[in-house]
Amino acid sequence: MPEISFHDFQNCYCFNLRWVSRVVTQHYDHALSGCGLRVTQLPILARLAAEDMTMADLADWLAMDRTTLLRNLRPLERADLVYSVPTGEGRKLKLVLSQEGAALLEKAYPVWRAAQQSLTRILGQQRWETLINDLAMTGENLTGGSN
Amino acid sequence: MPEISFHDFQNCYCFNLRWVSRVVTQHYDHALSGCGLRVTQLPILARLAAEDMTMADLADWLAMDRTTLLRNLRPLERADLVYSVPTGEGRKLKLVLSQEGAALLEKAYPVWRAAQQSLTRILGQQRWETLINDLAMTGENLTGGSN
DNA sequence: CCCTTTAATGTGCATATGCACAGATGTGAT
DNA sequence: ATCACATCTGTGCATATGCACATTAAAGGG
Repeated sequence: MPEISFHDFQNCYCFNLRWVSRVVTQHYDHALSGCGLRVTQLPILARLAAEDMTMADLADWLAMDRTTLLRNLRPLERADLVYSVPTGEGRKLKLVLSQEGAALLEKAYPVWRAAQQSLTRILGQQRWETLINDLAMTGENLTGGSN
Repeated sequence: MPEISFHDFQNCYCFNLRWVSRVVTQHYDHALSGCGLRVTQLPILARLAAEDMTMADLADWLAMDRTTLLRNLRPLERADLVYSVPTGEGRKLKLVLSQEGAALLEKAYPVWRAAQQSLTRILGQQRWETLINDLAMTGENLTGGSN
């Protein structure tokens, strides 16, 4: 008899991932609060620090809906951390990290690093690497291996 | 020279967790779309199926801000899946799963289980258990071990 | 040259998330 | 009795997330 139990749902991978995401996000956000940045904004700035990208490519890399990224960029544009310029081909825009964005990224780096290290202390480097690897494999499998 | 590199940030535990959370959430949500439920709503219903709870206790269990839970309950109350009753002590309310809520939970169960199993196929039971354990240890450490 | 198609940007709606703060209600000290 | 305090509920604001849909501009076909 497949009696439906609360405990079955408690093993939900998605629930557990979201649960720890909330906790970890707050950990980083509290650390970063002095920088005026959120941990959700860091990967965008950091990725653009490496190279200019179109919104579609950046959204793909983030495994995020294109329209979600569009709105997430608004606070960054308002703060003059990121701006967009036409590429010349079609309506395609290129996202560029501004000087202020690069400066803020540098300022946030040691703060982020401290938050990261306090997590490393909990599980250890090795277990984190395994964990991130397994998560990446799961994500790549679900997105068709395009990431 | 602590040259700040994009690759450093790519190892951010928070980013990786949020990244895979997005992907996995979409996986479950697409599966559940026929039920009119989101995977974020499942743990609330499932927890209330086990016992009536106050909002504060439920928020604590979810490691979620109390006011976030308050708003997340609104769609569930509107759909008559959950209702709240006074407990008699102070203004404290008790959240109760309705008949409809319990029925919907049963309907969602096999769908959820299929989504869960397709993830299990990717990493295997063993690696998922290790992963969830490590995530739980991280979360408990950050929340002061109260969960 | 116009019309369809296609690809890119952008909007409206609904939910998810947390912080600062306001409102209401009981408890306890004096 | 009253006032301070603690506790619980609720609101306002800002960002995060995705779907359905609208808009705009370039490319081709006739």
